[in-house]
Amino acid sequence: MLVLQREFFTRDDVVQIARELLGKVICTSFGSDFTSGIIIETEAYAGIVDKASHAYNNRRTARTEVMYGRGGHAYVYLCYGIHSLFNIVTSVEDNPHAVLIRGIEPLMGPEIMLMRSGKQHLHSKIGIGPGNVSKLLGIHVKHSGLDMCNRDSLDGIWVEDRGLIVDEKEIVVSPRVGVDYAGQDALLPYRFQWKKKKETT
DNA sequence: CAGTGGATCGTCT
DNA sequence: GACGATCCACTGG
Repeated sequence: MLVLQREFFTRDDVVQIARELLGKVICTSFGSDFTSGIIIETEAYAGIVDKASHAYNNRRTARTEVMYGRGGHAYVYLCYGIHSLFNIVTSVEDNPHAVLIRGIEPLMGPEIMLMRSGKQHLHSKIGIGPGNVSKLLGIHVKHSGLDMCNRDSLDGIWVEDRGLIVDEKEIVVSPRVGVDYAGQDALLPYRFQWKKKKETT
């Protein structure tokens, strides 16, 4: 098992990183609560030239400031007043790229996830949707700015490579969700989903 | 099933 | 003062 290091996130190609994050394992440790899940859906947000990005046109505010930092930090923001959406900042300082984590398959800490979600069972779609991802993993806007490569507080968020193999043919590429305002950029193929083939037994 | 609308609040204009 | 990188319950067919 290998915790993804800074070098993974500071690369320049955010679309490639979004693709490579499929099959990796996102882990959180808050207090005594440890949970993790396999990343099965991501979206790339390609910085100041991407109309769908919060950092489009080099817009720099208190909220988006963490995206301008080094890759490997968490960018979490509030959406629709309800949902904390979790992104991983990529690329180098002053190049505000990010990958939105849109779906996980629960791995560790199922009881904790049930508590957080208020659900009775971990049905198959429980981890689909960026709002649900944060809910299951316990990620909150207050965690925005956390370093995912060097723990800088008791709270921890990191990504592990557990050697899961994602076949290229199992990756579904499509336009991003909910970014109609982005004009032509809404059509970019920046959404990646890992759809495992059924075992042929 | 598909379609619709309410929840709810930080952020930016 | 408007609105969103969403979710879910509820409706009707």
